[in-house]
Amino acid sequence: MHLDDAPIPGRFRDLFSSEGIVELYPPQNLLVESGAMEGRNTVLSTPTASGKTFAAELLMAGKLSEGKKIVYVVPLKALAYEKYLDFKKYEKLGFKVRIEIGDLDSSRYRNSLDFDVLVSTAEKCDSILRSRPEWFENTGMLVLDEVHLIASDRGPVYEILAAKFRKLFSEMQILALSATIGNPEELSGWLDAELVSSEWRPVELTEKVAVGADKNRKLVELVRDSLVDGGQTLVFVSSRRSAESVAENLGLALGLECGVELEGLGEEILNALTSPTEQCRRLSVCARNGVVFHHAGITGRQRTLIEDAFREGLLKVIAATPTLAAGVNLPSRTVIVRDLTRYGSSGSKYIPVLEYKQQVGRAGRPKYDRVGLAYSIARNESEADFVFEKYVKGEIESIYSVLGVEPVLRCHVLASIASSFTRTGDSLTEFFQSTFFGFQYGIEGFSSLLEKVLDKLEFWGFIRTGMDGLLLPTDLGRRISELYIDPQTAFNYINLMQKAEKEDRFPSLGLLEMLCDSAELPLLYVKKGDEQTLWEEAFQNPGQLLRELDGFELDYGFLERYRTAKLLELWVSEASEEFIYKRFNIPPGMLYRKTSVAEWLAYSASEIARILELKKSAGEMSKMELRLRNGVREELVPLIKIKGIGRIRARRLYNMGYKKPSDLREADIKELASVVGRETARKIKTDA
DNA sequence: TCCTAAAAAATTTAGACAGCATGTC
DNA sequence: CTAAATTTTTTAGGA
Repeated sequence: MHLDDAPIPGRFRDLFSSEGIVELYPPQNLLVESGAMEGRNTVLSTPTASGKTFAAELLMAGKLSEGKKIVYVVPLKALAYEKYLDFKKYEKLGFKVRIEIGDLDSSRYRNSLDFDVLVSTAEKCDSILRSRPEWFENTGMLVLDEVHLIASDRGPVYEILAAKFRKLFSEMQILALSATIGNPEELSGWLDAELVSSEWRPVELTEKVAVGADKNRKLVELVRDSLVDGGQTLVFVSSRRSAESVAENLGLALGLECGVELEGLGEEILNALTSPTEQCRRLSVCARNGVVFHHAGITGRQRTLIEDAFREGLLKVIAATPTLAAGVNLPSRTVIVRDLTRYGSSGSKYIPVLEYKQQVGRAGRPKYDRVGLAYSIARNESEADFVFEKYVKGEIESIYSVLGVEPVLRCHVLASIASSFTRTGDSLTEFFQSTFFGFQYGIEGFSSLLEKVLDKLEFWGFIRTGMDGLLLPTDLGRRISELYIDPQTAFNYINLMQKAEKEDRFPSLGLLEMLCDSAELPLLYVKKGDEQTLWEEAFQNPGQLLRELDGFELDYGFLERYRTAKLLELWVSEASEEFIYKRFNIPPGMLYRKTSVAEWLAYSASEIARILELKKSAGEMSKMELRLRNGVREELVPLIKIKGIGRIRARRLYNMGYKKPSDLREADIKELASVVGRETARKIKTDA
């Protein structure tokens, strides 16, 4: 169908056509001709990069012109940002486009959220729904992007979101966008939706299985061939270490020319941190060779630099972990999937076909390539046959809900009661019946788990049973739900903070170890040889911890928490990224992730303490929050609060004798300027 | 006794959401 | 169908 014939309002047609769109893709045609246009719920199931977003936009146009709002939910912050920038074009037509994600929000007015199009992560959207459901009034359509993720650990929130929206706003149309999956009709059955599916791709894809006894030698061969005529290649591997070694080996083997631009890129990558780590140096060397690695351990800045340089054609090859397959849009003429297995909870296993298809789906750049090439590598002919059968011809997995387990349930049960969404056991049951889990499994055998969760929440003092048997939240329970932390985590924190308050002891390491006692913060691995040393260390310094080391505390979990706490302590003792990388083998990107989770948990702990009137704990935890955010010792906390002063400047000023804001106020501006520059010195003086 | 090579044991293993209030070097 | 890849430590055996 030509854009001019699309059943959408003219001004949208003009907008789309100004973006260069002429003809609709087949899946978009199918959607436009389906019941979706009449407002039916719809599941659109098509391969990666087949124009799902624009398909959604064709529906969004209709809703927007009726004066209805759109909520567009995505699984990743990076994706939210990508869509947000894309949707900004609607501002030309006078619509308000907003983004709501955890660490950035465009709606500074907390008493309202004024939008026509809202892009949000699922968790943030759920969070808003918990506290301010009325902000979603007059929403005409909910778009759930990448809905196949319902089968992942992040999946339950998607189900909950869909179920809540349907219950609260029955007139809201749901459009679920999914990759190709085995059981799309189950998804559409759950949502009372029409199913629109297509196998069409904008660029033809050729999938091959290469055979080579030595996988890495074969890889070099394949990559070398793939680069002729300005080709670019993505190589997917299963571990960060592999990504790094593949990038380094390919860099040497290919011997690409290093021009001025690559020099510059290498320089920028090297200087992404105040002082570079070993990893930064290696990545920088790789960049000069035109072949880099990409995984969660590199910094956000380095990630952006790499992605942009690849888009510009500057970098020829990226060796990446699955980050890149699920993340931002970064197509390449060739994709090589080197590893089809990955370590999981039960050893190394074959990755799902769904995941392989996502990686391979990155092959072929629309407008540039006539055909995308994808290779996987097998060691011998028989393995090649197997790989071809399983992955290339492969039947894609069906997806199943993972909502029905206690840790997931207790969070959502509390949320449901805390926001007065359900007030009785029956309505709670009814609600969970309406989730994808309820659709797939029914709720027999589920009610006993629900009972158990309710008992626990009541025992912990987060909910209570009122007159008439109504389920009511306590103030504490309501706040825990708003903070978006696991009730179990809150309970753990409460116990230890009460103990700390009673003993009037708040050692830093103990506070950090407490923060680690949560499912939210992934713990470090403790190697066998270190167990003994760690135990002894912990026992010899009982005063550094809040918890007693006796009885049931003697578990493996403690050592993991202890080691993770020590990592965090190093950070809040102003250790450099390089030092931490060497000592713990934690790269900067991972360190940042851990400290920001810890920061959020510290804030949550301080809020909980405040409600329970554990005044000192509240103060200590909020001090810890600041220290975690900035990576500073306690003595720098007063300075760090001042605008324009970070980790480095605070330390410098402190060492010069400026220990509190008043010192700065009285300071000689010339002397300040020698540390932080003239302009900043002036600002600091006024703000202090 | 020392050195080297082979064998055994140990180590490691993807990713990334949530609060709040404003600004890093 | 499925724990693999790599590094570190220990041991055996020869010089």
